[in-house]
Amino acid sequence: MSTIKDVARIAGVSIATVSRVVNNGPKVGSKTREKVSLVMKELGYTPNANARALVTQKSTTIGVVVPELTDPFFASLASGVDKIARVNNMQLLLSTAQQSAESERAAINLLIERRCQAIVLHSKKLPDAELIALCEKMPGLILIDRLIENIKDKCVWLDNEEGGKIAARHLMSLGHKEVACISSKYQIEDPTLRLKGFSQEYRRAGIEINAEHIEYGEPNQQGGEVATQRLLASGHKFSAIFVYNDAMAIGAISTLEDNGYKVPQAVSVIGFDDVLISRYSRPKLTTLHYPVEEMAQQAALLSLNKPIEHEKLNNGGYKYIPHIVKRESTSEKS
Amino acid sequence: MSTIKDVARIAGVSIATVSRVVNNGPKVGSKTREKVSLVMKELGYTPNANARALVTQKSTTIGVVVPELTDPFFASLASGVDKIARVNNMQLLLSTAQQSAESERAAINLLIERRCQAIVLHSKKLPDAELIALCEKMPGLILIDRLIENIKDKCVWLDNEEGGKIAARHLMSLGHKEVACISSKYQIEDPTLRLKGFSQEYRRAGIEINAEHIEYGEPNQQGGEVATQRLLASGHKFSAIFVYNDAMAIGAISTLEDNGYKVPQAVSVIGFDDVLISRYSRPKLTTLHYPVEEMAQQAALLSLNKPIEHEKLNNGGYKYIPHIVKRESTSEKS
DNA sequence: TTGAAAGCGGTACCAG
DNA sequence: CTGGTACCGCTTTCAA
Repeated sequence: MSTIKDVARIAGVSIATVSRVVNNGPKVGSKTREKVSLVMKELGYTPNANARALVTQKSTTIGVVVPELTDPFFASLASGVDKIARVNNMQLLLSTAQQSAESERAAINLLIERRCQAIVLHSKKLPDAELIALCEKMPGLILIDRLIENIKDKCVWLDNEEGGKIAARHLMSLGHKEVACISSKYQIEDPTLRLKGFSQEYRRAGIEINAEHIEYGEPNQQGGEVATQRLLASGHKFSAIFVYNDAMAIGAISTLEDNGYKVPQAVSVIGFDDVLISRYSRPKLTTLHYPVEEMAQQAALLSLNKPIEHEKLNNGGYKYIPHIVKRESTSEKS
Repeated sequence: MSTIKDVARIAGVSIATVSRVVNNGPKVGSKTREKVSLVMKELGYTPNANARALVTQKSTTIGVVVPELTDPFFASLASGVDKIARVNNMQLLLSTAQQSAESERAAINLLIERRCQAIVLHSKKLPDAELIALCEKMPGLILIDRLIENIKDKCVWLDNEEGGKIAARHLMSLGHKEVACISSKYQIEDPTLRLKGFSQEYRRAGIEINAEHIEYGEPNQQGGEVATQRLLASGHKFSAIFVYNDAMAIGAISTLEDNGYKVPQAVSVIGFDDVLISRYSRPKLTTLHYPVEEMAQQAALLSLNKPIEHEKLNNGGYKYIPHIVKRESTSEKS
């Protein structure tokens, strides 16, 4: 791999001049420029980005930490960051973190070693305090999908509680008074908040959602199937189910239909996230759209210190509200 | 961000010593080591990977070029490479390329600038000759999902033709003699080969698949729907459809059922790729499993020059054969 | 318009 | 066991 020196030597100029040509420097004679360009072509010269980063003290990569690429949710997240990266002539440096604090720490560290200025971090395991300290140290660090009050303006997050409320309003508007819920057995923030918003809204209408109306399971299709079986077995009546996420919702539909309950005629089902599969399922899933890609873009922009103008902070943080996508799995209570 | 010099100064040692401590160098006094370690902690020192890469002339990143992260197929591909990267203490540097030769070229170039030794490249647009030249220049470049005879041993690819044959055999074994096909309107290699293998196998059984049995469309769900409508309108009889990919297959099923054809009772449908949605659809899709992630891992290993031992070259290239996943969308002809 | 030279943050060889 | 030092490839003054 030829270096700037090779080019300089062969072109009979100094490396300073070559550097100017490479960077479209201002003062270079047109003849010199041509000669140097020619030599660069002939040698197949490609500037060394590492050396550049070292001397300029700035990296042209933007780092992303996610748990898993195969999960379409995180793929969208990474993709959103990538789009912003491209536009700004940067590249994605990806660090996958297992679901542990230690692993998340390691992933971030790799990014710091590479001197990434901009980092979009999806962390569910690291404690608030550590994240706060990190943000202080790295001004280009942005948290996505998590809200920490002390560093609100570094956070891009979804209002899960409001999502639950929206789901509740939708079902109520369709006349559903007897509802059941399926949630994730992992009591992290998201499922709790979604459920909380949902219950609150029903309570406002005088309908109480008790523990017996809620079943928990693994947050995947199978978990949805199992939870639905238990719901069915419990003997409680319901004409609609609010499900934690789309995968579980699809599992729920599957079990309902296998047991002779038509969706949405007999039971309406509403999911959450609006991942790809919700459009492919039959019936197509009514769900709450989680604008991950948009949020990831905003996060990337923030990390580059170029937030979208019209996306003003509301209340100090970058809050996003899910919107409902009405498809085929919910309908008026018959 | 503190540097090795800061650490050296504060610890009262030379930078050489600090370097040794950082790299667990062999000859360092335990007291010195402790003192240096302490200072590193206090300063929050993180070695600069760019500087390291510069002097050692080796990068700890492995580059990947894919068109799109949101496509689950490419997400799996990237994920496979990532897994190998992790195991080898490396990171993923992602370069997304639009569907054009120019864009692919640019993506590769960014990776070369970063001096990635190992690169896994998914390229459909660059001409063979250019890729061959590139491989010569970069020993760590591996092509995935593409076969070029001259550089067979740099290629990790799927035998699409064989996949078509396997699909044909499956349908024949179920007694389907009147079949239709849905293919991609983009006549790149893959769809052509899949169709070729499929037709060949049927021809061996004395059944000819003519142009009138084939409809083309965009390689997505909607494309599948449209193609199926045309198939239905054409008036040709068929009890099974071989579809280019899963997304189209799901579209096909949707249209079939909307028109009163039960799947698989009235019409069997077989897809290709075995992406996530095929497990979530109803009925669950019978399809050909495309082991992308496994292939990506092999490609990554190859680029690191550590191919899996038992995965010997067969016939000079790393060929993979899809296997059939029998789920619910195909059944015996009634 | 061009060149010389001082680093950027490390590594590794050579002395001591 | 530790320190001095010559680079790695490039950018960026400062002079010429």
